[in-house]
Amino acid sequence: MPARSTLRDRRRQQTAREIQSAMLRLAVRDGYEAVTTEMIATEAGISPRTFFNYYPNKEAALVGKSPEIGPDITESFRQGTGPLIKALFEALDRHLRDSYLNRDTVRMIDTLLERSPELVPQFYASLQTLTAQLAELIGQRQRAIGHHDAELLADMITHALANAIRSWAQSETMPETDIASHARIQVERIGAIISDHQNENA
Amino acid sequence: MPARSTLRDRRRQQTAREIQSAMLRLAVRDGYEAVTTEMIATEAGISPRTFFNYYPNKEAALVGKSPEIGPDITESFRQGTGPLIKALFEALDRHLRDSYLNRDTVRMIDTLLERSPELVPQFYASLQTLTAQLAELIGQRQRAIGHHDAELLADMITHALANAIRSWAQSETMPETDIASHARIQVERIGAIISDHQNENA
DNA sequence: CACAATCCTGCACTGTGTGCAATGTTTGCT
DNA sequence: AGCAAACATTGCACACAGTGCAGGATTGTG
Repeated sequence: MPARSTLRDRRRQQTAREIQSAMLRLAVRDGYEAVTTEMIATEAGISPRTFFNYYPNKEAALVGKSPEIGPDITESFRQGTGPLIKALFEALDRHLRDSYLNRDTVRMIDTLLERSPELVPQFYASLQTLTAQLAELIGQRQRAIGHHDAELLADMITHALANAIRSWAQSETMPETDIASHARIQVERIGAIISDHQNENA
Repeated sequence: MPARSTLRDRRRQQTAREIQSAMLRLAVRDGYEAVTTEMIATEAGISPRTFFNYYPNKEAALVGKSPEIGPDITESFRQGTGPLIKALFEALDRHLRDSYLNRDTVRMIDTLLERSPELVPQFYASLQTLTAQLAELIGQRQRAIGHHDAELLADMITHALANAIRSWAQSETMPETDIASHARIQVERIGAIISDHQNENA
């Protein structure tokens, strides 16, 4: 559902970003723990109650709203027939070009994750919807892959993608279009490490 | 530090298990959300305040205290020289034999995770110490593997291990000693899926 | 303009989690 | 056994997270 462009919807999105931005600014300045919902509300110019109309909890405001993979992309993925991994990362590449990322935002998130490592698992948890979507896609395309395997693979790919986005944000020169292939290369390195073992083991 | 067998330490462990057990019983009965710390305290026969002397939050009480990999195991892992994956799972196998698991406890956790999928990421987050330990081991043994890659691989292995433990708990017949190899097989399947792609891609 | 839908906000309330200080138990030591 | 230090349990007060409800303000529609 690509935001109907009514005034109301635009304002809603704007406020959502405003809140996230306020959250990030405060958390970078004072540390995540020290930020209260009241502070965020004040900084974003809304009432404390309204904060929870936009995000279910403090942590969700950090990550912001991450858009789902559009139906056009999922559709062409389902109908494709090449190698699975290749197709997956092509879909992710298209997805990333759609949902445009803000380097500064990612950088602030990155700073926070380095400063408060206990947030890292929480952060990955917030990517659960993407993981679930990927797992479903994998399962639909290759029935031979079991449910648990699809989830594990999807989870791994999501992590690799997050890593790639983080290094993109840190780099001045890396173009946005390289993110997916970065992630793919990492996944393939892991695959190689696992399979190396099998060779030596024979 | 393997629990000095003083009275104090034994009681502490006993109470910790008591609390976890109370938590699980209540959560299975009423649903995780509906359980309050006060209910847990009453059920476990302690004061509400004491609950937080044992677990930092409600969620931690679900999983209980999971022991770290002992220094004897990590030491012999570091000094080994065979294929990485094989050695990792051998270490995990030894670890599992040490820390003995309770089928009923795992089953209750499993029930909860099925009933409240939003707990799943939280649950994996609680395995973070194991993941971090594995990542460190991987990095120490094979310097060629980058930091991010080690973490990703460790994360994957932890998930696979959790999956294996869950299917062990569900099965009546599967012996505890098969858990590690189950996990290993899943990891190798994933590795094969990734590498399959590379072959076809050439 | 009028009416409906949606949004913002204040208020009251439940529950989580922490700091502190008092009181009780265990432990190691002599 | 007896004593002092270490540690455990608890109650109390408190700050903050998050929810339900009901009002008033804004915005979209005809």
